[in-house]
Amino acid sequence: MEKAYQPKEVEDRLYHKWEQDGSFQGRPDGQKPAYSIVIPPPNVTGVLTMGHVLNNTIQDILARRARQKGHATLWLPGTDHAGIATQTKVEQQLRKEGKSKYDLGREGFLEHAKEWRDKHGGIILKQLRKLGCSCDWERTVHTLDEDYSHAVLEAFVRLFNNGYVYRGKRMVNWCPVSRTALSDEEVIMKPQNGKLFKIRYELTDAPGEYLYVSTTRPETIMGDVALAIHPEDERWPALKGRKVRRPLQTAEIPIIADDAVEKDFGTGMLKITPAHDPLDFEIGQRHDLEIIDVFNEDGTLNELAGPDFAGMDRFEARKATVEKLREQGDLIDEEDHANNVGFSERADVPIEPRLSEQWFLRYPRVEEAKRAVAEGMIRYFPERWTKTYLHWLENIQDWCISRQLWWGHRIPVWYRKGENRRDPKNWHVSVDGPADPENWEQDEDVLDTWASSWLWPIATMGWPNEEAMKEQGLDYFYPTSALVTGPDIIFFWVARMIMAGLEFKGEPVDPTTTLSDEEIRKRIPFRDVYFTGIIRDAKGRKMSKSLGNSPDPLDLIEKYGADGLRHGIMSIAPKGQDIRFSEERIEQGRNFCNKLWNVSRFRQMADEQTKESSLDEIIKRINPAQLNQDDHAILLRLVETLDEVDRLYVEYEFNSALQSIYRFFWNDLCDWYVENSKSRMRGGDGKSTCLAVQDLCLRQVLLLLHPVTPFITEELWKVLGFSEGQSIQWINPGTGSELSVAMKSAGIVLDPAALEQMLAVRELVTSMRALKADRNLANNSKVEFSYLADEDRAALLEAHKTSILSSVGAAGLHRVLEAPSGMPALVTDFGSVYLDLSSGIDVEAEKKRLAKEVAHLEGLISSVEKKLSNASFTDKAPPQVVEGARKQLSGNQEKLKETQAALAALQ
RNA sequence: GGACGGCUAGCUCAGUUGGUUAGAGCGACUGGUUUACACCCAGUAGGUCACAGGUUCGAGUCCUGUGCCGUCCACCA
Repeated sequence: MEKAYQPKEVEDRLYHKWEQDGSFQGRPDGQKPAYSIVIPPPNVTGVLTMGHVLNNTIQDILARRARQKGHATLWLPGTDHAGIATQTKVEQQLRKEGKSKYDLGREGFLEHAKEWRDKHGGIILKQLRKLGCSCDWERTVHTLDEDYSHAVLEAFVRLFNNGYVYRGKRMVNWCPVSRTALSDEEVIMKPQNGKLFKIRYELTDAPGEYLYVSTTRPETIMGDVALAIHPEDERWPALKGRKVRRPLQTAEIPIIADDAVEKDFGTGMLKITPAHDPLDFEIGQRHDLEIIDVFNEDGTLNELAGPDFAGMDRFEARKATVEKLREQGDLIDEEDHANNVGFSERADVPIEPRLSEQWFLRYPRVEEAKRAVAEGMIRYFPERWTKTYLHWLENIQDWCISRQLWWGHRIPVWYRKGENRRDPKNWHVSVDGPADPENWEQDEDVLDTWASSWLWPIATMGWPNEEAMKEQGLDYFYPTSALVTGPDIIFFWVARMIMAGLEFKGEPVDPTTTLSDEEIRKRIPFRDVYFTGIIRDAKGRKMSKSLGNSPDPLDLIEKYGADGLRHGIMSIAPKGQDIRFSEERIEQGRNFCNKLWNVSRFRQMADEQTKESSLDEIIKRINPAQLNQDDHAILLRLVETLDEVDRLYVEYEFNSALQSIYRFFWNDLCDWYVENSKSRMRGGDGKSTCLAVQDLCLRQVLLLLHPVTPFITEELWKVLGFSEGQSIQWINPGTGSELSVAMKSAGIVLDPAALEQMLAVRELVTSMRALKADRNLANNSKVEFSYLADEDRAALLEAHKTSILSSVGAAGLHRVLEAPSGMPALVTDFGSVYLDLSSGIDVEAEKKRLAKEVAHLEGLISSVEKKLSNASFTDKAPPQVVEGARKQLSGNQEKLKETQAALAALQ
């Protein structure tokens, strides 16, 4: 074995072997319970980020743990076509070549985009393999695959037939760069520092009299069709019905009253531009106002804006209109103004509210989706996200699902050529299209990407094809066991998947039918949802490409190994809390692997051969008669740890589980048990039992760790001879109680007192080491100690003497019956220990130290005494608490006595 | 404007239903290669648990309020 663990070779070799053995294959197996996870499909052309590392490590842990526990496990991978993101990239690249998508035409562009995807796509799936992800790669799905696309269209058609889908001219969020509509969820509100312009509008029946309006968007004035006031605003009693002159593209427009106007904002008067503001649009509807759209789809102004501004970009036009108004004397004032502006998530430019003809979806199964989560049929971890989820569902708005893009699932609606598209009589809606295609033309738009990925849990398993569903085990694996994702897509994806599952899984149901709880349980796409935190950099900023603060996970794997990275990231990922990334933690992950490697190496070096041995055989090698207190203690801790980790995994408390394993493995096993075993291994009867105990502990640690660090545990599993030809992937770590039963039947009954005794001995050893260290004595300098203790404790101490001497680095430990004079001392639960120094010590320093200790103990004692003399405490507190206080008091009183004695001995 | 989360050692965080003397890792400092590991071992220092009230025999933990940081939601031009 190498001196240090070398992950690279091991990882490549084992991953290859696992794949070859078909270890990751997820197939229905009637003999086993099912466990399934569908991956949140990353963008097909994306690369691995730290967020993916966290997310997928968790999924891998769940999948691997399920395999160990004997489930037929499916972790289904795949990618998303990422409509806008991908199309934007492809267009950018075309632009570099001096071309546009229109040069290629729709067919040509799609061809080109596919080539581009195939060339740059799928990198992330390779990277996931490097991370060790145990996905069933044979089942990889892409949202533009033929079968998947079919499912997407089928869903659309069904929703249409049930009246959930409608077409309408409505206000949408328009991205002038991508030139498409967006859903509300794709709009990011950002605070902006803009200007508020005060503009005057002249009353046409009273020349020279003006009304004043504040606006942030003077470039839309040409689209004004009215001025509005609040009906109860007493400042303007007689304005309604009169008219004003629009200062740009001059025209007469009416003054109306509408209670949507805020009296207290600005001048209390609002200009109404129905084409360019959602609120204005609503008011316009109420008052039957004209709609004048002065913008083109790319955000430039059109001819309706007038010759002065037509063709200008909207931001340029803002400046130009202000200038013009200033010239005309209509600009009264401008002041700084902070407001929120919606930005396009992808293109990062302000969106335009725009009136356009789009397809909308009224969400199906909203009430059932609420119930599913509110009543715990789907459980959220951490639970608090249920509130966010329910709040969104309670205020849910219809979903604009059409996108003016080419890259995606084309909407399966055809219009009769030459006829009015608005009239549903001229529509054909089906998956396969009309029988006489020559008379029809298909809708040009595609569906929102999320309107395909919301089907992910069912469409990746064959839906809606009966045969495929059977073959792929939809009914076997569905509902999936857990979903692991970020809370940032709770609306985009999680909520929508729940509604899609409720609507589509199982027999179709009428829109007016409400699903029963039983039916909901069958239809929900997952039982548990684990929301990860967001990975931030050391300064707490979100990791992003533009900031360049995100390390490349592949570099980290290169440096620390995949296991090191996985261990590191999991150890800092508390449930649902954001995560401060620090490379040091990854380093610790690597160090942990190295420690595991080295203690195994140490075990290998013991002359006793490790042969292939099962759990039963290891237990058989333990001779109950040879077990000492250390053996009892470590085995008790092992049993405890097995149970604790089992519970923590169930509760998705990964970092706590790791911490628990760490404590057992590093502090108890390596630092204490293995160190102590060194003296036993020099000879004596206990050696083979001691090695067997080591084997048992190591074996269980490997099993517990395997989901987190799959590579090194598989490697050591074989090296240490636990495998018997079988991969660690299929071995159940079992619980502590199960292990206890197995040991009991081999005659091993653990002494529950051993743990406490071990801790007491450790405390004594620590004190002895501290006595040495305080005087700068080297660890290995052989010094003499004396101790003062009662009969019981002395007996225990004598029993552990050999290991104490070797742990401390001492030559002797002698019992004395009274405090020896002139020696530095420490008082422990075990009694007092004195360091025998032939040379003189710094008596004053010792006195000071002991006096400080006396004062500390006196403080403790008086506070407990006070508590105990308080009748309401002794009456009301539970007996074990009172008993604990008494015990503490007597313990401390004894310690105080001994410390005082040690102090006196120095005088 | 509303909702949620965070505030515990220099740093990053544990602390389960209130209950002995609030913990870990890193960093700092001191010392160390005895049959694994310097990616290691031993030891030391370091905390008014954000603040103010309240409930209780007892509060880091429960309640009320305040402050700061963060996230999400919301049509104030």
